[in-house]
Amino acid sequence: MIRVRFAPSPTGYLHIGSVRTALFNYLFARRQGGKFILRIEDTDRERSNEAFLEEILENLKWMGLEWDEGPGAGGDYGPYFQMERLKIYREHAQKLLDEDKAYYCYCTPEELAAERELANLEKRSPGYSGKCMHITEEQQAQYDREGRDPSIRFKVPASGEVVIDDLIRGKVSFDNCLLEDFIIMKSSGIPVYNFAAVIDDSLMHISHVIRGEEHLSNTPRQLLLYRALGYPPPEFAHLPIILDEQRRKLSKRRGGVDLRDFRMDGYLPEAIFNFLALLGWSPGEDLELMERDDVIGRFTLDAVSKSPSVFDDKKLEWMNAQYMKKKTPAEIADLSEPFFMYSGYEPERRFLEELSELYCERIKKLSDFPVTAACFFDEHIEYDPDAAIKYFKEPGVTAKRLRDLEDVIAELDDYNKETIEKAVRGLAEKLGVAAAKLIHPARVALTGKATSPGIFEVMELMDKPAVLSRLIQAAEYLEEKNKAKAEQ
RNA sequence: GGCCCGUUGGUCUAGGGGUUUAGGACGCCGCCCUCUCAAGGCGGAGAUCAGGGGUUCAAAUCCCCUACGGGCUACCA
Repeated sequence: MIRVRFAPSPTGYLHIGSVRTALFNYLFARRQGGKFILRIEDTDRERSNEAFLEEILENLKWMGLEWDEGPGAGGDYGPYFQMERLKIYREHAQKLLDEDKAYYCYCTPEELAAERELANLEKRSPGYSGKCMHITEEQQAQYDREGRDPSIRFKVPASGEVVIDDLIRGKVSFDNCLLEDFIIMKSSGIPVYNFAAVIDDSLMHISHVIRGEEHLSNTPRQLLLYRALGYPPPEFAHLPIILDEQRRKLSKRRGGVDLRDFRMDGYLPEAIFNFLALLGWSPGEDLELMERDDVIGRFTLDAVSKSPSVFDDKKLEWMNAQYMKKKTPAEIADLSEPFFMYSGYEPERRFLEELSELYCERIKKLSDFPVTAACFFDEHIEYDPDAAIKYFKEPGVTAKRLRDLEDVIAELDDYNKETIEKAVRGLAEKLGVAAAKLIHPARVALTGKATSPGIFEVMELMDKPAVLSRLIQAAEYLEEKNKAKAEQ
């Protein structure tokens, strides 16, 4: 039975790199007909908190990465919160202590830090000296009397090596002598990551540990622990990490790095799903746009690349636009409503749907929508400087044309895009100018911008009174400008 | 510092000894469409396959070295 897990710690928002790790675990489980397990590693008491937990669960669901076992899903191998498993870790630690595979360490963090610093200064490697390994009983009693809580360290075998046969990277070996006796239980009685993960993965019968490459160097420690505990180790697969455009580990870019940032930016989960699947994995057939089931059907670990990949926002945007185009106006309306609300607009449902129809092909992400369609909501139109330079450059003539346009439109009884177009083109002919001479200034007058959806559709949806008032507004603005120009 | 991992156009990648004048996608540029923009269609520029040594009749593909990038080296995960 294939069993994989995603094990986030609730110490922050769900990072996009974590989402990719979760995704690959999910894809592998679904492809292999296995189980996808969610385990919460909440042993960092200082940084963990409930709000982050909720946020992580909610975001995983939003991505459609439903877990088969874990918080809210039950399962036979719980509890799925590490803080509820302390007894288990303590028993395992005791076992190692009894078998002389671990020992108490009474060094304080301060002492250890000082030692490390000294080692650094003397350019020695900063490993633990092992001085508590042979502590005398009376010394121990003394420390106990002082009320010093010991941590527990694992006794790393002095010689030998650990070989990992990574599913993505192949054989990787580490020499034991490079490893220090690392702590497995903190003095607080809470296990450290390497220890807890090994025990949980064993007890939860995890068959494949698929995680970020940053854990590769931790794996020898864990393998030693499996050995000491007598548990068979799982298979390992270390995923390449995701870099930002500076080729650094994805960190505080301007758009953010947490899933919530992308979500608030208006990216669709299916686009992120597709994009992330292609980050470090390839179906091998020049396929780009892939439905969820298609990705699942083709996913294999050996097609995962070894080299880190740079997160390309532009490609994500493009992919998002592709998925947006597949949506119906009704769907876009549903999805974009919160974004309008956030911008302070309260469009009526019907109207929003019509607006979606007009804009769905030209917005890349939902947060663009209220911004580009602002002219439908704001009474006062701000003219984009570039647009004004381009189409308002002859204020006198342009004002006149807009007045003419206003007249023609005001006379329209049957008001729809066909009649509007006919009227506008008719006026152009009458004036002996290209229709564009009316259309462009009108666009700036109505939207404030040099670009918009088809102008006749815009006019139709904006409705007659608003169109007229905007034409007047622009005409007045231009007349004012013309006067100022004449006075110069 | 030590130990690990990686290196194909700006980016994601295909390709795993001869089929490659290195394929696709994003981005970029141009043309078409057109009331603008986007979308769409068509076309183009862009890679001495990190560098250097080998192995081989033949290397992007196998081996070694170097450089560069990244990760780990916590009583974080």
